[in-house]
Amino acid sequence: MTGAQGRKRDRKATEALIMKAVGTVLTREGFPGLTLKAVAAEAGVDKVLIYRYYGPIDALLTAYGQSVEFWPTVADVVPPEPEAISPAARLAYFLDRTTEELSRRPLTLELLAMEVGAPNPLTEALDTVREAWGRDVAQHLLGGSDPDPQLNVAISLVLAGIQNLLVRGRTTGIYSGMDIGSAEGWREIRASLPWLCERLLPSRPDPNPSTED
Amino acid sequence: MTGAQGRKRDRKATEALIMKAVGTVLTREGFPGLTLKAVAAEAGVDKVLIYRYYGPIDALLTAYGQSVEFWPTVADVVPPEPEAISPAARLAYFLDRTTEELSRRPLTLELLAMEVGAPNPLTEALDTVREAWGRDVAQHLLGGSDPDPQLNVAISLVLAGIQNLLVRGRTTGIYSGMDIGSAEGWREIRASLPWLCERLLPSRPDPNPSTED
DNA sequence: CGCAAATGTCACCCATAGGTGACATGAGTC
DNA sequence: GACTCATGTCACCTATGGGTGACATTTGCG
Repeated sequence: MTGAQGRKRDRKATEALIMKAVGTVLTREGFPGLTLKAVAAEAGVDKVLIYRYYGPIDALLTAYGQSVEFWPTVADVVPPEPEAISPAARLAYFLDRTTEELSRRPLTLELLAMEVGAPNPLTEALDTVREAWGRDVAQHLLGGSDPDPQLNVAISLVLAGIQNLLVRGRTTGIYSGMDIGSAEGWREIRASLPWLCERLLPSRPDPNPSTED
Repeated sequence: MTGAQGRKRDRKATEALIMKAVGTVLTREGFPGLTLKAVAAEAGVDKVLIYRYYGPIDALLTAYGQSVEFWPTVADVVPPEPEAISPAARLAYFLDRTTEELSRRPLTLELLAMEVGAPNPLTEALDTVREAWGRDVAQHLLGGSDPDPQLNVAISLVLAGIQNLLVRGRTTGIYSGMDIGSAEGWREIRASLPWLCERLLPSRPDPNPSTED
């Protein structure tokens, strides 16, 4: 189980084992359990090698942060043909997809939790990626239209709320009476998104039918 | 600075020092810095006493959790005469007040951060309090009216978003292009709440005036 | 007063975490 | 085949954290 018994001496392969082990340990044990020892054991590698190849543990985290795709891509969460549907539907699609994509990334949720409780090089990487993603998504969603600052705040709050509840859902079952700990509960939450988006971006058919083709 | 030099032997006084020190350390160092040693030093008390009076550190946290008012009261965040204003204004008042009350409680924000990253007896207490508060507030805000589940989800998401951004604001400056790290930024966010609430609870005078009295 | 229990102090133990030096063993090179 | 350097292994160090035993001192009470 331990050591390089079966495999040749191969730094690249060893490094790959280490990177993979970081993710595995992080997912299984959470950040508190992410120790050199645990990573070494998981990778079947001596911890000296980890230190030798990556330096202090912060550097290891940085390296890992650059090696993995934590966050959904813009394409993952933006409707294929944004112009074909109403702004509200666009927004709902985006929120719904983001929710789903994040919920299937336990590692990312762990990172989001660390981000507020114990910032570290890993979470910094995530932070940067998320901000860039946010700007990018806004581009795709709003097109070039003048963004209403109040609307922007509202959307950001909802998005931050979804992330908060996803993160909480890892360890808690209930928030404000909502079931945030089960797939069932999240289906219900997601089902409410279109209603919410319609409120934020009402598609009144009469005054300015610019969004209709 | 250390020891019971100046003061009499008085368990009650010592316990008060310890409790206060927990809060001080937690506020200053965050949860990672909340160690027996740090608390003992801050309180000017030998750590043995802490152990003797409270038992293992988890018990200390539990005791502290029961000794402090983390969360705003319902009266803090509910308008004085709810019936006198529109549902949207009621909701806006609530969100605005909650935001302000939380933002002036660094300790509570620290707890909220720990809640997702490193759950412990302290955060459990907070969790319980918050849930009860949520139910209570809903009572006062909606009166006994039938709660629209979709509206409920929307409000919860916004509330969770506010909490998320407040917590992030401790250590981060920007989220989705919004300034969440300064009082100025939060003023802007709070200024957007009425608009948001009006969208969620439109007070249209014509179609279905069921929410009017 | 004289004594016992409560309170405070000190010195330690054990476990774990990050980090390092020295050594063994393999792989490639001339 | 001998030499060298990278790779892997082991034992160890230091610091810190929670936790404990034994001792000193003070308080309060019969």
